[in-house]
Amino acid sequence: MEETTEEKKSLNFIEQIIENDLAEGKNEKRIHTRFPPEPNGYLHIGHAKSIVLNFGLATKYAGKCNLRFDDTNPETEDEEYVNAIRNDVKWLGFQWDAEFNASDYFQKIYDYAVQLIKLDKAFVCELSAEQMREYHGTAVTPGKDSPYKNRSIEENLDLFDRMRKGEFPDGKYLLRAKIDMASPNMHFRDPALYRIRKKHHYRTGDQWNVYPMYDFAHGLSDAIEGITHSICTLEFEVHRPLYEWINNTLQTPTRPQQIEMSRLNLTYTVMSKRKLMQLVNEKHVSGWDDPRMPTVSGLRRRGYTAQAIREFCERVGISKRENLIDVSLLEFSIREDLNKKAPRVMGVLHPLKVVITNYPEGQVEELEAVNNPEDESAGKRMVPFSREIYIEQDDFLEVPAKKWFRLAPGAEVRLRYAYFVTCQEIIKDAAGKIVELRCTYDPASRGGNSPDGRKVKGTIHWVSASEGIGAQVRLYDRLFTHETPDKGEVDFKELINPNSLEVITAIVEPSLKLAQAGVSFQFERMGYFCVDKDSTPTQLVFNRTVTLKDAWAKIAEKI
RNA sequence: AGUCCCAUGGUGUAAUGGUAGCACUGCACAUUUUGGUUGUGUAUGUCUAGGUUCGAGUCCUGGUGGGACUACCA
Repeated sequence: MEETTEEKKSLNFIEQIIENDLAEGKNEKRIHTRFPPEPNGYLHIGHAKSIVLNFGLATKYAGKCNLRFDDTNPETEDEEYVNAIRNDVKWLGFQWDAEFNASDYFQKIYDYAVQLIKLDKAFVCELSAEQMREYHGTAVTPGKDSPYKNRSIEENLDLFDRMRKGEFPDGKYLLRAKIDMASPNMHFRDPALYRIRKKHHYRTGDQWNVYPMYDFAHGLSDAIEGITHSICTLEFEVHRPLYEWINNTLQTPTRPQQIEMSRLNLTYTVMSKRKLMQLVNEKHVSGWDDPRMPTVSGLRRRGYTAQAIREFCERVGISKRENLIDVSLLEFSIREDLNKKAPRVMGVLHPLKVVITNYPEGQVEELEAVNNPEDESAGKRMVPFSREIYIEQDDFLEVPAKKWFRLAPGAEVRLRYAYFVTCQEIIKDAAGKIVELRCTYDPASRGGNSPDGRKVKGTIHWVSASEGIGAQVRLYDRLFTHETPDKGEVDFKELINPNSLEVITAIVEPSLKLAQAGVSFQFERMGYFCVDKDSTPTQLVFNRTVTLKDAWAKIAEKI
């Protein structure tokens, strides 16, 4: 810590709290965090931020980080989600020190509830949900005590025991803390601690008829595990006094500190589990792992790397301010990573046939291409060239625009790693659509340079017509047309981008034939693409992860 | 409306009373067999009014703006 030579790196506010605690010798200088998802949905990029923070803090301060499933609500939770969550955390590159479930502590939490009753700090309430609302008061008006608040401790004990045994139907009784119905903090107005719920729990089965509420279970779980810093999002700020009240009143062995930070918001998407669930259930997307989803599994299928997601999470920072992160930062993170790692390859998305009239018919030659200019160790490969090739439709303009240096009538361009070609003739169909180009090539420019020193401004990609292979390519765009689809007055589903997915058939170079699912490539000049799990030995399927930055598109916009 | 939280370029995030910095984005130039990458430059900022201080983005007070809370969800 006393590096005098190194520049002091700035700390986020949570690191500052931790370093202060360490300096004061709090918690025997132990740092123990946890990532506590409820297993009722898939993890999204917002969870990734929390994961990177919690596990990162543990690593940075030589502490520990637990994975804890917050499974106190048997109605919504399921094993399917547990497995997906474990898988996502591991994929992101983290290993938890211990795995727990809130349900591991059901007996302990129950015992704490009994203790609370004995301390005369909790009572069994008989008010209906509707009556509860009435007694609860509002933000401006105080609530009033439940008529059942003064039951004897013995009666409360008996009732709570019978609640547990299943003697009463759901909703009949509720265990509540005795705090203060006039508190300006609504969460202090005799909050619910335990409710009757005769539901099968995916872990504890039918063992329990009562389940603890979040507020009661969370702080106790943290205390039981010896968590020192319990990080959550801003909306739990008003719960903190209750969190502390519970652990202090029950004199738990450790007193974890709850710290709140702002959640991550991303432009052009939604981040709440409820809304993501809706997109899945109503089939607006193909599933939780649809490549348009902001879920960890969706991003992974889209071609995002764990490294890029971690970098992104570091870059967005930690604070208590409401924020809206521009997706371009996410896109920057994946481009940065894939630029270093992804092998280059040529693929034509929207093919236009080109016949090189002075190239010998039937001849095929292999030309050397660099796999990754950013990484010499990636080596080289051979790509076949022949008389008939495909180029990108967008790389030809019959009437060239200003600053256009791709192919045009009479213009000369370089075919990447191949030859200089000059467009001699345009062939159109009856409707006037350009269907083919006739070009001539300069045999002396093999490899892409002319011995006479002649320069061309444009270099375009191509695929040999006879050797190229067809592939399905899924082009993804943002899922919503609005920056903040869930902040406006219209329903967020009305803002779904109807063109968020375009499926095309592209022609790619033959080296891709055996490409494995999950592997990423850069299609030169087009973007990063990864092989989708839907690929079969006879049908390649690619997902476009992200386009390359497109300087020409910007120039074209201005013309 | 009450209580609590927050306020720094277009977007995020630093500066712990002492030169407002970094990243993304935008723009410009250079380099380039990817209009990619890389490099260089540039534009834009402390919500407001007072106060404390030699000195305030930072501390204090008021205002304004935004957010959270009012579930037998988490």
